[in-house]
Amino acid sequence: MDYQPGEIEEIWRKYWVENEVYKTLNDSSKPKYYVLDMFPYPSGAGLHVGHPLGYIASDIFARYKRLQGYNVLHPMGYDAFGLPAEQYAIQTGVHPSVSTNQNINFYRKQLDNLGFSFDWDRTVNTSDPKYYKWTQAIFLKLFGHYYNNSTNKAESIDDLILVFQNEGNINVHAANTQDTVFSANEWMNFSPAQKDEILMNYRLAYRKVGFVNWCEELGTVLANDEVKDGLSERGGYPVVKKPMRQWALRITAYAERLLQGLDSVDFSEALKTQQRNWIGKSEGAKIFFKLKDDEDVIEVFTTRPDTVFGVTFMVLAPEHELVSQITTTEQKEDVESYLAYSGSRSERDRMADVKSVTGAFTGAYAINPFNGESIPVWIADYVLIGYGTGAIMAVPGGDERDERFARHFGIDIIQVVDQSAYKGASISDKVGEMINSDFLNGMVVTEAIKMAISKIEALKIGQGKVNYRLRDANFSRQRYWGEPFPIKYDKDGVSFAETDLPLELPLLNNYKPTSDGKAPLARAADWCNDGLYTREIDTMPGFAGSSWYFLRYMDPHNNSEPFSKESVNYWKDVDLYVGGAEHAVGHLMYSRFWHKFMYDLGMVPTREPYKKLVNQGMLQGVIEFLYLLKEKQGGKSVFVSADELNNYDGEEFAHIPVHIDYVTDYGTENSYLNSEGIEQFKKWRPDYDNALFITNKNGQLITKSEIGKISKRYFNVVNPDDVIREYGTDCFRMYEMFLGPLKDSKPWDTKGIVGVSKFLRKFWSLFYDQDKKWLLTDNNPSGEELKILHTAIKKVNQDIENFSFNTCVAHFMVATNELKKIKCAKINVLKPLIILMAPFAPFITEQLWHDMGEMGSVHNYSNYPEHDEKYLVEDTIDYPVCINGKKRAIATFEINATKQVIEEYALGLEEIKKWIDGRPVRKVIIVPKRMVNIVI
RNA sequence: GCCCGGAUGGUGGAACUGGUAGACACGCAGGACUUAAAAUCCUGUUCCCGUUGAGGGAGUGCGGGUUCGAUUCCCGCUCCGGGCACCA
Repeated sequence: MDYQPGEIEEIWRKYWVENEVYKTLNDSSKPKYYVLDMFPYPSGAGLHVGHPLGYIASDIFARYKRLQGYNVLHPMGYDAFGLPAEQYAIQTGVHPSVSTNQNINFYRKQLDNLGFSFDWDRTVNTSDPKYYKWTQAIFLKLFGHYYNNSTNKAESIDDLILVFQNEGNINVHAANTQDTVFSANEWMNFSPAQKDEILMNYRLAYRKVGFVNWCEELGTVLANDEVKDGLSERGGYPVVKKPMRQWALRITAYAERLLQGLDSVDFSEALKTQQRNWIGKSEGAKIFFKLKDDEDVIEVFTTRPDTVFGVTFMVLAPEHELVSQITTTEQKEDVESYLAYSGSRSERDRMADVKSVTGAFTGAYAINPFNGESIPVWIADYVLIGYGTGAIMAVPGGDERDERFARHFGIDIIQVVDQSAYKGASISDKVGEMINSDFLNGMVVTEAIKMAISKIEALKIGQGKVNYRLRDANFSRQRYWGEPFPIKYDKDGVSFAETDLPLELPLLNNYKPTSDGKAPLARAADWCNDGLYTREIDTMPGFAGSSWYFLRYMDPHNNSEPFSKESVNYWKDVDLYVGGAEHAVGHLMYSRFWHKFMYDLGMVPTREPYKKLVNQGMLQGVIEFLYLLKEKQGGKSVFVSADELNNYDGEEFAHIPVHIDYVTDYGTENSYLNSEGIEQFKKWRPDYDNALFITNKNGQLITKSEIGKISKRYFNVVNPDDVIREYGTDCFRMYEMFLGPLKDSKPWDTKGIVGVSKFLRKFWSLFYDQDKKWLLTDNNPSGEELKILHTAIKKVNQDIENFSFNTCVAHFMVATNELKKIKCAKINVLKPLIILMAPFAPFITEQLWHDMGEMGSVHNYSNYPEHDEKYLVEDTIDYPVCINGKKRAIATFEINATKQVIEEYALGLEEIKKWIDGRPVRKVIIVPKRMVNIVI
């Protein structure tokens, strides 16, 4: 007997292509279901075993939904703009589109190997001008709209201009960057450049000078979520704050809707919390503090306006615009040296040391509007220019950081909240009773906050305000390999939309920034300047193309619009989105924002793009290290077996990663290099050709195993193609699912795969006997067989609905073992189910199962078997009987089906009573499970 | 520091809304087949005591609690993983 997955799978692959089995149509009477994967960036390294994890899960679900009679959209594409292709181009001169296309072809080959049911006819590539034409078009829509806070939606900037012409901006309630009031008359007299500047304050895609994350090494600006610990996420280079003129998207206009929308979607609570924190809504008030010797006022935001009587100083961020203006001559030196100090501190330094207290006194005083007290104004970098107003009223009696600051610099501290009645409460808990606070005295905090705000508003010194931590998204990159902005400027710098789309990237032969620090596109001189206009030379960031790609799949070949109304009205939104949790605040926020914008424009019918999101965990790898003595001995490198290290007390060792192929029993405690492995290692690393290897008494060089990333630099990459060659696609897919719960991170370990391989062979042997004779018959299945089938249907159903694919595999194994036990040879009852997990498993057979009759129906996806409770009949079930909590005996009852269990218990009660031997029964508790409880 | 998760055999992991803990698989041990090995198949496998056969006791990170009954619920810890981090 012989199960040859390779042959079988090849036949099916061909069949799928020739018959366009997975082609999905937009017009169907069936209900729609949209299963989406996060599309990959096609890197040069190809796929490793970790990548397909989520794709396999979503593929199972897509197949499941097809069998249930849905018209399923299940596409795949490529997020193809990005830094690696550009860096590769800088190194090799190969144009990014060339290397990207090579990588895409390689990815496609690998993906095809995995048996997915993608409709490849719908694939997208974000770097294809046919695609980014529409990314640019949507950008222009953002550019051409502003956010009207009165109607709570995006509206045309042309309408806003009309308002300006008629009445200025006095009545305009719009999301904007800067408040400057002007009249209709003033508007009419502004120059085109001034108008352009003002409109930029309102546009949803706009230009502004702001502090950005500048990475010198990469020569570009990075988004906040591309910076980790003050270093660039890609490459790990230092990132500094730098003022630059940049494009940005006004995502803050949608902050409240992005927050509210979370209540209507099915994401994990953890992920929703992450997004909520990122949006960071806080309610409070803005208050204006007059300065003692200056016309200007300091605007602060606080969540605790009730503590205003406890303000003993104010702090401005070092970058605050008033700093130089208000600093007195005596304090000038202090302030300037502090500015020099804080300016020299990188983001990273500041984060590394949050404990140390630094700051400088400006010499200026502000006036507390509530009690007229003079309060000193300081600067310190614990106040951030990017949050709130970049200035705070400091209440050392309440806020921990303010208190540290006050103690350090000897500033007064006034207690204003009495929390003695609330044990363990912190000031942020907003509990306690107001003291030392004039008219607020005796109030509880929540009440005092309300009272303070109404007083502030009555005095016209501020107002209640909701503040968000969310920042506008920086949308400029000084790179080549991204979407060019369809924007041009006239000689006065007035911006115009470029409507002839796509605006294609010009060809370059050098992709580096210019010597004077301009973005690479500046090298295409003709492209940048046509005599009348100059072009924008920044390009869009990676999240541009990925913010709407799922909509393009609905109508991928449309040349006149990004997607047709009919297609989006049919497919509507993504029912299931599967991908990694690392995109929790980046891609997911941006695409939700774009979607809401498009909803405002009537382009899409739903408020949210993704109904349900499932995060798959990371597949980790095993990293194997050798111990290398840091100091050579006698001019030779020395490797020491892990169990011989105690002979080298006081010596220091380096950890040298070794290719896992050379290691015996890799991933276990006792993994080691044998003599052959050592030879392979030497051949692989000729620099260690004459090294000494101190092995243990068994001649083994024990290695150190760690769980970590799968990565080329740890030499632990396992290519799915290799696994598939050995075990087949079905086996690979099932094993990946069998490894553990989808959302958990877990290490890849090839060893266990033989269990799944055995299962598939066993399953195969339900079709054939030892002489490879066909066993399947058309006879009706027996009751016993039907019971196994319907139990399996029930379990598998539940498993898939719960995304519990590891138990799903287990339940297939149970069913197969049972069928094997009863030597079921009449019909392969698992046939319709198994293709969910193992799409090739219906196995090629005698005349293709009567010339595709049987198999055809399976692949037409129209017959998911309903589970039928009546086949699960039990003859008798033994129930333990519990008396006063002590298990006493087994009573046997006949039951029919789960729903009737309780009645059956009732019937059996007389039996129990008899059995209890005449003792009075006080209470009988019937649990519709397994136990009968009797209290005497 | 704050916010989320999590802890079950030698290993990965099951256990529905509280109801026979350890499904399924790996590994290991023994056996069958074989001249032999590999492959395959069968049996056993939570731990401890006992063992011819039984049988008994303990047990889901630790300490308490609720309950006839707790891996599951509550309180207090320990450890591990992930995310955020001077957010006023």
